[in-house]
Amino acid sequence: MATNQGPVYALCDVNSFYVACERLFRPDLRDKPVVVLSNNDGCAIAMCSFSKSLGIKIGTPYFEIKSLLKRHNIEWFSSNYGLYGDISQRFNWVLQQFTDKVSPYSVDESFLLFEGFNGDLDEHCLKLKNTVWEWLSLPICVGLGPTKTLAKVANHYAKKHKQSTHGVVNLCSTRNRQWALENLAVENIWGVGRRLSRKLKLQGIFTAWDLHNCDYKTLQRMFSVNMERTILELRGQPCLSFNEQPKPKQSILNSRSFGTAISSRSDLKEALSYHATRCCEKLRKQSSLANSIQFFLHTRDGNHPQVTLSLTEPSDDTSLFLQAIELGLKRVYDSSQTYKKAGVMLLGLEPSKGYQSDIFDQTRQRPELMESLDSINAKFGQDAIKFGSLGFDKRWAMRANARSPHYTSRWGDIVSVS
DNA sequence: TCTGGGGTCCTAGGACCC
DNA sequence: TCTGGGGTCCTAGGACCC
Repeated sequence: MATNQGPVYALCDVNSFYVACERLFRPDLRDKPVVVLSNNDGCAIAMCSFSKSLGIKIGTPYFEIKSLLKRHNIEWFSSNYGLYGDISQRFNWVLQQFTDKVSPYSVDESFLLFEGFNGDLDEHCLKLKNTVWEWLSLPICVGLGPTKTLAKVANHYAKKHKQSTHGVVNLCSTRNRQWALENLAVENIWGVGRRLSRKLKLQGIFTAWDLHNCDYKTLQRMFSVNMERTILELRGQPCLSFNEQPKPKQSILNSRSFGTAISSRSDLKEALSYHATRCCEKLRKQSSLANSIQFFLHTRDGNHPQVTLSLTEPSDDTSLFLQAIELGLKRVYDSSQTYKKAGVMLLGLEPSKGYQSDIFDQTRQRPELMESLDSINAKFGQDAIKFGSLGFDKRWAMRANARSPHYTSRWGDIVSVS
């Protein structure tokens, strides 16, 4: 039995998370191949191992795999982010039963922190893994290490050798670490993407072990402080902090490609108003105000006109942002263009608590109105009440031809057992 | 013909000031 | 008419992540 010195990070991630979510309420799919498509049913973003073995990768366009899906009788789904978000919360709740230090990193993975853990940590994590399976039917892998980057490396091996490792790999002892790093290509290190790995290879750095042995000061000058941190983390020296409380977002974005390209100004206004409405909801949910709004359009011929407008004072009132859009659209709208995509971003965020508004301008702050709007929509569904500029047509709405039911968030979609 | 969306952080370069 | 350099702030763009 090993007593661990120093803090240990564990990375728990769900294998093919979206596929696992789709299978959750469809036990008949447990052993059937499944693929999940991106927004607009544009490309594959999650797939089971069988589909992977056929050569379907993340980002493969739907039209390229359409016949393959049919031929192999693969079930495919449009993405259902409402469902995935909900299952993600349940996943984190289970993790919290095993340590009080849980830091969600993305929808399908979370870091855990163990400090002064007494006992067999590997055994503890194996139990965690089995519990997530028993309670939620989610298959997960766990990687342990003295830094987040090494926990990521460990997780990589846990996933790669699920059978022999039982899905749990620990790189806390230096014994296995050299082997693990020697056999990990530099592009598979967390924080080293395609561009950086190409540059590193030009320097003769091919594996994680090569990078581990580099002079970090030299690499810091050649690349950036991030590279320096990665090297130190690979050596077991923590540089990345553990954030228990997710920080409020510094910017909020909502954007979509259109299901079909549009060119009318009223359609564009509707789409932008829709995105601004969603942004403002997120803004109020994290109790922030924004002082400016930016929106962008993508035209069919590859231009990206964009406008940024500032408010006279920070606000979370949807109507002010809708007015700004109306104003900005006048500037950039070109009736001869065809548009493929639109998006809205809120910038200059600050906490709404404690904000002192201009005493001469209080008519523009209507928190009660926004609160009522949010609570009515929470009860009766998105856009039960909305501003007129959102319109009714949604000619621009995205494609989602095979979305699964909202099993966990819509009364009408709850599974019934007969 | 048809290829997603939402974030973060870092750096370089320009504007401005003293 | 000639002439310096350092600091700060902002923005755009690049790179990364899932």
